[in-house]
This record gives sequence, structure tokens and C-alpha cells, in this order.
Amino acid sequence: MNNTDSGRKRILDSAAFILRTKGLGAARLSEIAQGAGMLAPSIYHHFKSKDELVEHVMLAGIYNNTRHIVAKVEVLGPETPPAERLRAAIIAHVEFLLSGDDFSSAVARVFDDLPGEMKQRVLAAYATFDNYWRDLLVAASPAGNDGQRTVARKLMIAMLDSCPTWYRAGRLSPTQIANQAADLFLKGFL
Amino acid sequence: MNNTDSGRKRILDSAAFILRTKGLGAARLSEIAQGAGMLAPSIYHHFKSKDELVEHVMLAGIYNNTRHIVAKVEVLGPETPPAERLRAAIIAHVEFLLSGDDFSSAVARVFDDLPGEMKQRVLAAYATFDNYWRDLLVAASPAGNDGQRTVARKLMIAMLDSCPTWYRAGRLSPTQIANQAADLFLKGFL
DNA sequence: GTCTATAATCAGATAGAC
DNA sequence: GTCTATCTGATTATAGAC
Repeated sequence: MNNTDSGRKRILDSAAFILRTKGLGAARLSEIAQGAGMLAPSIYHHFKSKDELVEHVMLAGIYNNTRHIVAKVEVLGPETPPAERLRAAIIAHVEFLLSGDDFSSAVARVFDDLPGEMKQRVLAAYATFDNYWRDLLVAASPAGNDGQRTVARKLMIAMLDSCPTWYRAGRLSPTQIANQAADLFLKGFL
Repeated sequence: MNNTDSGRKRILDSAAFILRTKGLGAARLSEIAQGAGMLAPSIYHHFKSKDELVEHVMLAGIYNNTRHIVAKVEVLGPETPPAERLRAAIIAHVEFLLSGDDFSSAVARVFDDLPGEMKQRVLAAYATFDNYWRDLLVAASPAGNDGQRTVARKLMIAMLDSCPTWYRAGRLSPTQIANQAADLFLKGFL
């Protein structure tokens, strides 16, 4: 985010950062505006309401994160074993979250707190992300049953999504944490 | 929670349920009061402020949950291997969350969103809980290093704490989910 | 496209009767 | 111990100048 970005982009970036940092309940339009170098009413030139702004952040976070993961997995050769594809996806997800992408971290932080009807709409976009993981788990463990794989997927995503809340730059790198998370889950799941 | 409980207890129970269900940002005193069979201003006879009420719910949740886990672990004989103690703790934690204890679920749901100074105070109580897990992990994996065990603990707690957000009564029982989570983590960690 | 000024709303909190 | 009535403050949102 820099001064030459359009007002709309600066608002979105600032909102993602605030949502990721403070959560939905504590996110103030005035603070989002300040981060974008303007005052609160100016936001309404770009977005119809606070809810609409939040929804845009969620959709962008889900879309970018899914695209990043899929790209990292699909670059692997067609002979790559399913477990390796799953490993690549886990590492891509954690590295994306810890790389400082505020949009994906905002989704991880705020998704559960979204108001009812917005949640339904965001959930529709989230299904692409969720189904991709589902397919990776099915491929990696074809002998398992759906119920257990669903539980494993929920546990895995919660585990990975938590990283931005406790990670602090320093001793361990994002890559190290991503690899540890992948080892932990794959050893446990397979 | 029933009609013969004291007003204070009914308020705490209702607050725990609302916090667990809607999160901190959407928790309204009017709704908490309604769940306790009274109107919002009556809450102030029992609590000084909304924040004080929330803090009591957090402290009760942490205290009860910790006590429950410790009891389930310490009942095991002194010859019990550390890995089995850790397994018992994981199962106890998940079963407690999924048994319908609104206080521990409220902590899992709302902890990250607490306002600054309250978070510090709640964190002091949370340390007892967190340190107990730390010691269980150290005992179960004495060869590991602190950094990796800390990451493993954070990942594990996030994974277990997520259960109330996605669990729905039906196909799988709390005990089945608890056992699957324990298998997943122990196989991955050890 | 951003500002100043202000409206509209809503939730937490207080006063005082019963 | 709970109620009705009210206050206060904060925050989203609008109107209109520049």
C-alpha cells in the first residue's frame, strides 16, 4: 500500500489490515480511513456501507488465497503423489498467511463473526476453497470415510488459520512453521 | 440453567451461551438479559459493567476447563506413560467443549477479541491452562526443542478449540471426534 | 474524490420507583 | 432484585461545499 494507489485500493488494504489485527467487532471506519490517508466519510464514495467493504475484503482474501494454493499445487508434475500435493497446499497456505497478506489473514480471523446474510454469500465463495481441500484429502487418503475426512479437514484448516494470531517474526521463519504444520498433519492423517 | 438459579448465575450462563454463539462483537446485554429472564438494566445489580461480566465468564471458563482436564489426567496411575496422559488431556478438552459447556466454548470463541487490558488479566489465568499443556508436551517428547513444542502446542490448541464452531450433533459423537483429534495430533507430534 | 458538519441509530450505563 | 425512563457516548451514514 502506497500513496500512488487508488483510493479504493488503499481503503481495501487498510480494512484488511485492521480486520486482521483487531477483528470485526473492533474495526472502526475512522481507523480504516486513517490507514488509507483520508477521513471516514470519504469511504462512502467508494463503498456503499461498512458491510459492503468488509465483504469485498473477505471475497478478495478467499479468492487470492485459493488461487495461490492452487497455483503452488498445480505446478507440480502429474506424477506427483497426492500426499505431496497436499503437503504443497498446506505449506502454500501457511506461507501465504504468514507472508503478511492481510486479506487472507483477515478471512481467517473474522469469518466466523460475519453477520448472517453476508456469511451466506461469503460462504458460497469459500466453498471453492473448502472443496479444493476436500479433494486433496480424498486423493491422499482414498481408503478413509467421508465423516473422518471432514473432521480432519476442519481440524486442519483451524490449525493452519490460527498461525497469524500467534506468529511473531523472529526465531522461526514462516517456512519452518509451514513445514512443521505439514509434517504434523500429514503424519497424523495418513 | 433453570428458574431457581440465582439471578447472577442465570446472567453468567446466558452470557456464556451468547458469547459462545454470537461472539463478543455481536453480544448484546439486552439479549443476555433476555436469556436470563430479565431486562438489561437488571444486570447492573450483579455486575458493574459488560466488560466485568465478560471477564467473569472468561475466568470461569478457563478455570473449569483446566480443572476438568487436570482431573482426567491426574486420575491416571503414576505409571501411565506421558503420551497417554497427553491423550487423556486432549480427549478431556474436546469432550468438555462438545459436552455443551458454554463457558469453555465462549473462551475458545472470544478470547482473541477481548479488549487490551482485560486480555492481559485473562491471560494471567490462561497461563495455568497453557503451562499445563506445555508440561504435558515436554514430558511426552523430551527430545524435542522448545520452539517446535511451542508451535505444536499453538497448533494443537487452535485445532481443538475450533471444534465447537463446526461440530453439529448427529453422525459423529463428541467422543469419536475427541479420539480422532487425539490420534491425529499424537501420531503427528510423536 | 475528499472534506466539514450533522443526522440517525444504537448500545451501554445510570436514576429512582416499586 | 427488577422494573421504567432516561442519559451519554460512540459510530455508521448522509448532505452538501469545495
